[in-house]
Amino acid sequence: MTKTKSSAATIRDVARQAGVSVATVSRYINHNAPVSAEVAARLETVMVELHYTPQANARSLATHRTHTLGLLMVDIAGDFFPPLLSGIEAVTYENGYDLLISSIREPERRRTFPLPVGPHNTDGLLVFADSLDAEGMQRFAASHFPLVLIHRSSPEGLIIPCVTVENKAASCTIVEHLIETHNRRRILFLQGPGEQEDSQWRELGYREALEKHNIPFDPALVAPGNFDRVIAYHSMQQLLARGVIFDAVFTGDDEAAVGALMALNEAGITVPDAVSVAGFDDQRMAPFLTPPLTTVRAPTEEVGRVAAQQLLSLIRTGQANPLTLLPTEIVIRCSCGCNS
Amino acid sequence: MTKTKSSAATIRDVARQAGVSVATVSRYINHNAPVSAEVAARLETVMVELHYTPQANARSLATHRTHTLGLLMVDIAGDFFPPLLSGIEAVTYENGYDLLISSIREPERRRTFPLPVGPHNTDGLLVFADSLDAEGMQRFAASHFPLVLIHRSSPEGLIIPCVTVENKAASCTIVEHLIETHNRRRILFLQGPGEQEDSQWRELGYREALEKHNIPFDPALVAPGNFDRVIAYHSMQQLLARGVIFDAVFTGDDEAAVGALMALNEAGITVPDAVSVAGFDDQRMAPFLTPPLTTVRAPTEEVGRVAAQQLLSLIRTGQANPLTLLPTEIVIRCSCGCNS
DNA sequence: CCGGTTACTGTAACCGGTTACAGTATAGCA
DNA sequence: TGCTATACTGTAACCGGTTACAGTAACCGG
Repeated sequence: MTKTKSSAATIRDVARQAGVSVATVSRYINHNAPVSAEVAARLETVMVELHYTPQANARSLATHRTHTLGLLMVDIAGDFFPPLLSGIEAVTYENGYDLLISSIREPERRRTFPLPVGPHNTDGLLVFADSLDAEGMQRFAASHFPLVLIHRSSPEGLIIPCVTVENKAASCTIVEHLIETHNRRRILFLQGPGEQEDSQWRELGYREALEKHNIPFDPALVAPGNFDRVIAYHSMQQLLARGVIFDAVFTGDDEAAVGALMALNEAGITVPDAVSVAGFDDQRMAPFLTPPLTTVRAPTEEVGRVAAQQLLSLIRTGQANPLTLLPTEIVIRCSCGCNS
Repeated sequence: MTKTKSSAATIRDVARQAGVSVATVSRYINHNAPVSAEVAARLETVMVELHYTPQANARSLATHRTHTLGLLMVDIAGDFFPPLLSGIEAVTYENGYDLLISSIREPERRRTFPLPVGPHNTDGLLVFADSLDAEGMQRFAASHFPLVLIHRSSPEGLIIPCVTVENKAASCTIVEHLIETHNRRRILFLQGPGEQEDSQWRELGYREALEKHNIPFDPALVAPGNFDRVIAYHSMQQLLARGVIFDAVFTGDDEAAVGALMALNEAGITVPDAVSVAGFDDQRMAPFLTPPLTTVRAPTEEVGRVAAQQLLSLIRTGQANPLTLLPTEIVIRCSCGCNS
């Protein structure tokens, strides 16, 4: 311990202490050139003694790589993100990268560049849903900055790798379940936010199921759910007040299902006897609702893992799959009328 | 657009294009020295034209500040983290900092330094619960690296600012509620992980409530819950199989409450008629359990906000409150016997 | 009119790593 | 023996910012 300065040891301190040049130290650290066994041993000792850790900034500056992935999201809270984040984080660290997260929460989504996360501090970006507009993507794409989109597709004219889940087929299947198994014909749809792609695909699945069974699409049976508990609740109340007749509800997501169940319950309408209910996402609360919710399970953690892997591949090789569509499965509980 | 090189513009490009020196550009960017109005205008134009963004690494290297906060956690998944993370992230960005997150998930918690996050890439660290052992903290503290602990207290001999919630008083209050309002006397306690401080405080609160009402503490009424659904479920099954008599259950957290409710339900024991149940945390699913769970609400997002604020204060001024204890409140639903 | 302050600007060193290039020593081979 | 390939090491330039220091011009008070 010859060092008493309060600041941390640098590579030059290590070099001096071990009696070698900084180049040798660097080579030993990065294992990119042979270093004699005795020098290696000496360096190892000195490094632990000095608690030496290479400074990330200096390294990035020299190599032009930050070894950091960025994640751009809309809102961290909510049931949806933990598994997504967990998957992303896992892959990120398995590959020795850091993860910088940033959420866009301003009311009017600011696109004021520079974003908190970008080429200036990361090697690539994971972009969730509509946390970045087409112009922003265009801008990144123009400078060939690696981008992978999660739960959305490339904007017009750009080819950016996307990772998402199969929304339409699963929606169709679950609605068909309501029709075929439970004989429902007037099925409400509480749609998600209009700009959300998941939402759009789920509506298409809903329509396809109706079509397959020759049930005419009735606009009166569609109302806003917005992936939001209270909005769905109010939509439901209004529909009931207007006396709209229906025998089932398919909600854009589980949050909306919660709101729908509350409204139905308050109105004294029994689920699933009078009305079947089905959601989408299989959030953690789904099995605990009354009745337990029939819904669609999406492999969200896997989406995170795959997205991070694709981004790393894009960074390292310049190659990534244009589209990864992960399978979903419907989980039948009681709210549709089964198991009761 | 004179620039055609694919790499991003540097400060020298901006300087050349605007006909000034790099020092002037830097000063304009950082507003730390006067720059003439006309030069300022010219720089503004050039900067947007070149899409110039100062590179974070180079800046950090020169200033010795990363403008990045690190977060060390145990496990990202679970209901608990989203609000915590949300609070941390909000404050971090309000202050122009970046957030680097890292979770320690290895079976045997590796303490192999360097951690993925530390002085080499951040200005300070938020440490959640036991994601870092005493030795690790000692090490950071020795080099005066800013640290703020979340949901745990300083290890012996160190003074590190802590932010957590009032566990004991709330536990005592909710157990007293079971005793006073619902006349319960044989109250099970499903304890959390032994090393978790929250868990320990909650047990102390439980014991204090018993003591206040002259109910002797009975070790037979304590079983492992581990903040885990299935462990609590099995503990409960065993207690029932052994024929232990009880009229209420206080679980270390809501996860354990879910397991307890499942076991009770399967055994045909009605809640809250035969047995009252109370949890802790007020997780998102709590109101949807059957019956809706009486529990304690902790201001988790606020914990995140305050912790980040304290860390920033520590970084900027060297000062922070040794201990911030945020208030909790009990939320009475039905599982205790109220509102039914 | 002069000395001193203020407003603004430029030059160049520096932060802590990486790496191109140059060099030495030894081994292998004819 | 000489010649080349290989193993290992060092010097110094470079990455893209910041900032100490120096310098010029305008302004201000007496």
